[in-house]
Amino acid sequence: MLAGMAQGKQVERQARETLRALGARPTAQRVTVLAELMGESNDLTAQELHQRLRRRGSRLGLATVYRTLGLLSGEGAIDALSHRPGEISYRWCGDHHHHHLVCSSCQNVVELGDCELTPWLDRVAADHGFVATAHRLDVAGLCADCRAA
Amino acid sequence: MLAGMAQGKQVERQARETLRALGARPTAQRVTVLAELMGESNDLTAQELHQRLRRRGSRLGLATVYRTLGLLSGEGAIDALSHRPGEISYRWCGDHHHHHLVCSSCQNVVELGDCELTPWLDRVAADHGFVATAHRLDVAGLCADCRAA
DNA sequence: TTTAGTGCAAAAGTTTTGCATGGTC
DNA sequence: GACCATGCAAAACTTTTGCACTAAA
Repeated sequence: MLAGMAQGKQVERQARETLRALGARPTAQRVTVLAELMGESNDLTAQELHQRLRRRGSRLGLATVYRTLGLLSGEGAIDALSHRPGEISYRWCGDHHHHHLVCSSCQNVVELGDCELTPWLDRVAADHGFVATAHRLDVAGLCADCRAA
Repeated sequence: MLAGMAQGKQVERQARETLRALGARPTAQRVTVLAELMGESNDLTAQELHQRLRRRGSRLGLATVYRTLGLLSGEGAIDALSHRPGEISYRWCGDHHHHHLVCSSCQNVVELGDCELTPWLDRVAADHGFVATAHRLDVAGLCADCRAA
């Protein structure tokens, strides 16, 4: 409990620093949104973030959540995922390149380590006259818990 | 021109057969939608398909396009892509497993051949207690034409 | 003729935008 | 004080649904 609160403060500090590094004002609302993403292992939509923070007593508006997420993903500070049809979800990610393993049943996300795709990709892209600049690999599966149930 | 028309007829026949194979009635609207996707190398949204077919004189309704695309993708006859944020686009694909290489500039799509990812994936998923059931790899890049410009 | 599919319009949902107000530098 | 960010409400979009009507089996 105490550890959780201390961790929350530290995450807020990290969020503030990240915002400042982007040249954006670290307002209370922005810090709240980014800190929430930093403390969440799954990806969240703007709607989910808004509801969650509102329930927790925050007075922030939905438009602000959208604007903040747009700002952060535009600067590359968070990833915009689109594995949910018709909506956009966001996830905080460190600086390293990685991929996600999503459970089809419980939607939990596991982050995979650095990938070994790049050499293969570069070769295949070149075969088609392309230069590969980015890639996204999403793997769906069933986690151990859901397979048991 | 003549070749194009003959090809169009053939695609319509193929669309009709595909629909029948799914146990769905091959109505004029469904055939039109599926044939359009079969003749298009890029992916299209429901809105784009609707506009395009309307301009061509078809009287089909937007809801029908959505229902047809839902049917086809639900049965696995077409792929639902989500590389455009906030909207769903669809693409006809053969039966084989493959991946897409999308040009960031002109949005053209190249289809990559069978992939060599599966062994790597199975191992990595198992490391996290998962069984990998499906994966999607989308590669963004720049095609030769756009790089020149 | 029985069933499935369509069109239209309304509804539901997500995201964006305009503008007056409030907080930061 | 100047400027940026916020909240609210309205607007713009995409997608879904209800229902009377039409076409296919």
